[in-house]
Amino acid sequence: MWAAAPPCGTGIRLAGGLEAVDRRPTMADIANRAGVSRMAVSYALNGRAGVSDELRERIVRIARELGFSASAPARELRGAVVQAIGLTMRRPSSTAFNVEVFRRELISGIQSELMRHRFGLALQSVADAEDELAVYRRWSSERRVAGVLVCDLEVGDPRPAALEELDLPAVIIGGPPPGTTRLASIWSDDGRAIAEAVAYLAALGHRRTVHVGGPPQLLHSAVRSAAYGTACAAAGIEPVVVPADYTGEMGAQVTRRLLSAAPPPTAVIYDNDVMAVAGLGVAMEMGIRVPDDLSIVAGDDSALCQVVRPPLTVLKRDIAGYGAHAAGLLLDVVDGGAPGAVLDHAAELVVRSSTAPAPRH
Amino acid sequence: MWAAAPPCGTGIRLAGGLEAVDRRPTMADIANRAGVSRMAVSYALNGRAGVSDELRERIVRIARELGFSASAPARELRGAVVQAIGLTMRRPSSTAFNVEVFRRELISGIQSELMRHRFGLALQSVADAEDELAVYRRWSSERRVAGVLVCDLEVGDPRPAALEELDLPAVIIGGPPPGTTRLASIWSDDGRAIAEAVAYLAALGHRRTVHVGGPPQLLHSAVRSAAYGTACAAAGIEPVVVPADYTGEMGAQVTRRLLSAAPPPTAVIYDNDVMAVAGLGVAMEMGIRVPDDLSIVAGDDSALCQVVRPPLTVLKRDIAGYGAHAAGLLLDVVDGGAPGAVLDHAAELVVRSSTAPAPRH
DNA sequence: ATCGTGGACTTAACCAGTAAAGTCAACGCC
DNA sequence: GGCGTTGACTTTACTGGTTAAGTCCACGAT
Repeated sequence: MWAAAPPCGTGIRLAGGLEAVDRRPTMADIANRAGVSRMAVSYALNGRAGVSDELRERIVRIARELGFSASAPARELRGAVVQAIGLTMRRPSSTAFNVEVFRRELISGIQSELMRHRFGLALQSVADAEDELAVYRRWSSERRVAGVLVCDLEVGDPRPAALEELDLPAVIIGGPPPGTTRLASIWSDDGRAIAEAVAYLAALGHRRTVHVGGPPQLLHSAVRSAAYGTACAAAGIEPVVVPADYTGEMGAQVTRRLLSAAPPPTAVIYDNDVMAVAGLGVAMEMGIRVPDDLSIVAGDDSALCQVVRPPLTVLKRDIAGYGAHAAGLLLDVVDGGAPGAVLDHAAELVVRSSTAPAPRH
Repeated sequence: MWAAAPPCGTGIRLAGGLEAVDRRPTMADIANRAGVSRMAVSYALNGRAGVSDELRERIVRIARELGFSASAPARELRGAVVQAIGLTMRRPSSTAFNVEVFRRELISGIQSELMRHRFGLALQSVADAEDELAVYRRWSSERRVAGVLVCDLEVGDPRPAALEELDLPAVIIGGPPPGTTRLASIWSDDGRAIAEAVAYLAALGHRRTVHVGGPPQLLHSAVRSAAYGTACAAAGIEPVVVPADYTGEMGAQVTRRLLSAAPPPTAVIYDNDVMAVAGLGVAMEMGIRVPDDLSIVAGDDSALCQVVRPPLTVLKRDIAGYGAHAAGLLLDVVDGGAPGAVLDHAAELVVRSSTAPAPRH
């Protein structure tokens, strides 16, 4: 019946005890060895009914001996969900969005959640929105990922609509877009954190504050700038918002301009860490003491903020946790859930040494 | 002959003109529409002989209309190389290796090269070496990636041998391991860059220099520390090597200790940017002027080094280019090439404002 | 004694491609 | 007029795993 079927792994046996086979072992190889059909192997390895305990045990043993694990392409071809999710990254060259710390932390958190579910992460860098949509289309039609995470939504962003049309599971990181969408999303109440920072500065006596934001077309940046305005109104102080682009160069340039004004601000809230550190450098260069003459708050925490002198007061949040939460949500969506818009923890103010009472002149 | 075969895409037509189909279009769908066999479609779309120009054109048009692209799982099942390569990342928690800038830049470069070849990048975070080997084994037996890039080789690293045994194409970033290996690798002559820095400091009159390195078990770190020793010998000055771990905390701690010694060093070469910035912070905190009392050289360049005051003198290299080069090499290996050990550009000294002639006492 | 019934398997079919071999007409050639 | 040779396709078979539909035997109940 199993006439002279050559067993898999006639290759050389290596010192390690593993086999160097010409091709990776398949279920058919295991079936040959065990003298049963391929289906018996499938049932046995997937823990399903239809094989005796004795046979199951034997098959599992052989599979282990052969170092077998099922071919992902074969499984996926048969319709199983691809055990990977996708994430695109805009090229840092264009507008160097939050890549510095936020993205890296986020990816780290995403990874940790995916690892728990044995999912992989497919990263793809893209040049622009059009390119990104093309990647989503390709991922969808080639069945390369089970779903995608989307970051840095902009005003009028075409991505949510495109993803709905592609019927590709997705989670939008940073909250639902203003229009109607069925896509799941996750967001944190950045407004509350900003309000906390403004209230703290106001309590320290600061009346001339500035918010150095990100590109205004970025939704999350716009939300924070707006929250800054609201918080200032509540504190009875005049809001000043200066858009920037999250780079150190622009952070330095903007700060130089601000500190040359008469009167200069007594406190600046930067929307990320890199701009804040650059701003600190400019203040030192201009002989302006931090925190005596100028208070600085950074919108993200990182090693960077603790390493500079003085260490920066920051709006800290668990970015990795945020990423893990987002990835978990996407896995729910892939499994057929429809979680809607989920709120993650808000950032909180961590006071270090770059903030102090406003100077008295 | 094609009796009443229902054409694919009987679904709803959306406004955009794209079709919302219950399942993604396949070659069989195209074949049905064109009234030909599946193979004719395969030949036509792959640009192979066996179909008339007229039919080919028609098939290509239908494929475009349907938004077809070939299923990756099916292609891969048939033996095509998986259009993705793998890269593992050790968890930042353990020993926070070069993750800060180096890794991010490297990934960016890898991406740009992969994008050109329509390859994806599978990222997987791992806890330790054992975990990492398990991931390689899984990637190999499940056929998830065509090859892998390996970073941060350590003394006695088990990875090269394991990868050879798995017969998984790989490129080792950071040079060939000391033992014999057939694996391809890429490296840059870090020794020359370090020598340049030491020669420069010696020319400025520094006699008491220190090299704050990475963990000594890391091969690339050990290579640079050794090169520092050699260069000092050549310049006739005493080498002092202090191992650290690339984190800001340790950079600060080590620097505090060094600057408290009598006599303190007049120049410190840090093996990465984060430690250098931390060291600068400590110097300021201790009232030691940079560069007047202390010269600082950072072993990597980043926005960070230009943003602090004074901007740091660095050993700059094109990390993204290095990553792109490595990825290109891996694609060669996947295609059957055997490139051996390839040398990339060496780093070069970029002098900014953190280095000056040694103080005269 | 016969009819379920369920356990332990096997066989056939399928997913979406591709390699290889087969078919069939038109054409050129001696 | 038969024969080899293309060109343009079609058929068949195969990749590796899974679903669905048998097959066969033993055991229990009617």
